[in-house]
Amino acid sequence: MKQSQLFAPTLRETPNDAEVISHQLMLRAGYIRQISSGVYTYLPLAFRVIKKIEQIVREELDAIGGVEMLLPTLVPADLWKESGRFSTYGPEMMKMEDRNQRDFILGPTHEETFTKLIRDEIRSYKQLPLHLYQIQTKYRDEKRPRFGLLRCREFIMKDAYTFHDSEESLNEMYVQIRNAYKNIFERVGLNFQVVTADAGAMGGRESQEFMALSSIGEDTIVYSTESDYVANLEMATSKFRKKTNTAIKHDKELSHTPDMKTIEEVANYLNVPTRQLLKAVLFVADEQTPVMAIVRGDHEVNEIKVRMAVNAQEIAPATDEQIKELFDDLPAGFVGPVDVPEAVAVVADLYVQNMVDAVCGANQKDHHYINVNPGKDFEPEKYADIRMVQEGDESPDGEGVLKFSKGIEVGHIFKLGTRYSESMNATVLDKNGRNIPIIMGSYGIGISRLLSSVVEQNADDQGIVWPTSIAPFDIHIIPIQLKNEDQAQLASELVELFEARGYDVLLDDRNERAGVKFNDAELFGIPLQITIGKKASEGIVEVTIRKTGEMVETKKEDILDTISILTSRD
RNA sequence: CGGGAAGUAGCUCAGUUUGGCAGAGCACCUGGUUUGGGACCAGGGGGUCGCAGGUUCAAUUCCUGUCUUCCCGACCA
Repeated sequence: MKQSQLFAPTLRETPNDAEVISHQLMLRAGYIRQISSGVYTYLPLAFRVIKKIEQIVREELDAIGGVEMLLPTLVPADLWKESGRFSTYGPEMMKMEDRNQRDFILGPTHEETFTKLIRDEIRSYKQLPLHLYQIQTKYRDEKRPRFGLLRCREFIMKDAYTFHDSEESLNEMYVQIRNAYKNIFERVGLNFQVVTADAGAMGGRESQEFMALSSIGEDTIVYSTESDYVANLEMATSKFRKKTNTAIKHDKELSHTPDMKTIEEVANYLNVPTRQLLKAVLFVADEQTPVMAIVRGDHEVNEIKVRMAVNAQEIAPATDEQIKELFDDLPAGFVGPVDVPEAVAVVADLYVQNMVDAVCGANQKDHHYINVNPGKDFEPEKYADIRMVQEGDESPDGEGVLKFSKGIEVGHIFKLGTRYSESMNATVLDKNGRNIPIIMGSYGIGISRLLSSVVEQNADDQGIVWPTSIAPFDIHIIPIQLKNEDQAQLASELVELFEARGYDVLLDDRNERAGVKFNDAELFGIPLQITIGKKASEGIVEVTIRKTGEMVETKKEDILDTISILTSRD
């Protein structure tokens, strides 16, 4: 392809709207342009990379029996009302009306649409299992789009759905897909981790996320220094060691703590460490049951774990009004587990068991209790792991300690179970002729997010540095002086030679100065540059490796060998 | 949704304090000279100063409202 025909407007300066490297470079190198907040045009270079990523995805999924198809982006809202997600998914949905005032949404994901299709078309367990996937533009009206392609309102996603008549079948497929995902992310050259994740939000059971390691990631990955334990922060646990408390427990006393609402204020006022306090946080589970979560003062409550501990579908922090209602106008800050109202379920973290003579809110304005002891002064309905792990905690397998790093979620796989098939009545007849709900899985890869994650991990001061597997072109041919006949001749010879061998070749046929061409080439990030200069008359060119900057001179007769040696080394 | 910042040429940004002809560099067009790391000379084109209203003889500049974009947080996955 001739560069004069490629639409790749490069920018000398960094546009002021771009903060992170991948965003800056994709703008500067002429890969993308913004059209609105969180909405981008993919220019030819980006589109070529996307097609290469998609090709890898297709190869890996087809290899395990996945079948590609395409669903509409436009989805009638009624389907989402059936599953119940129309109300729970909330303002993230792009909503619209047609001319007859019928409600539609632009699909943020397609569990409903697939479930309806399968419900209507599949009758017998004999037609299962099925693994269907699509690569499609999705819409989520993010509150805050950010970081270029990393968090967009319109983005490209590969979503797959599987349908089964048994858990075994689902489990088998889940493992196959997980392996396919690993292959995909390895092939595109991503540095990633597979972590245990929360499946609850999608209404399922087991779930794992594929995280691109990156300092700009919005998710926290927890890993062990010694073992291979890795988890999403939401799901991470640590080793809890219960102490046998021999310390003398004192009787609880009421203490006056005027206006002391926060953990720090109370700890300072009473001159005790924060770890001596009981932190009480109120939630409402499934919009009805109040839940008091108790953790040690220096710990944080993990909302997801609370939700799992009380077996709720969803959970939300209690509002100030709800707290006042339950606790008789008590200002937040003085609630505690002693003598809680009947309606409130109390769940305490495991570490609370180890506490002696703790301090907690007295459920009276301006008062805390001191010398409170679990088991003596209060008894939670349940002890469970409901706290956020902290760096330095012992790994749950007892090997090493936990550390944190940041990651970008580029893939997510869920065992959905019957969450959608039950609410939408998708059943098949089993061997005994009885209706059973179809068991489902769903699996996603953020294609456009993957593109920017790879750039985030593969760039230097000069520009992008593509892994060879998804580079927009394999070889960038740069004649310094196209007017020079030797150079022009040699350039077109090489283009033909490489294209005949199946390489994607970009020829910089522009009448630009060498510096401009080199700078653009470095921005583009094509793995190999072939510079044709003065020695063209002798049939000698330079091959430069974008990644290392290494340059070798080679005769045109040897160029194929040189290139295959250089590429195989990668 | 809370906090912060910014909207002036395609891009980066001055000018606004103290109201008085709309600016620079890069980019673009024409001609010429150049040609191995973002050339040079000469000439030229390009603006609803985000939008609306107000104050004023006069508003890019002051006031009010509003829209958009970015950042931090919350939220979401």
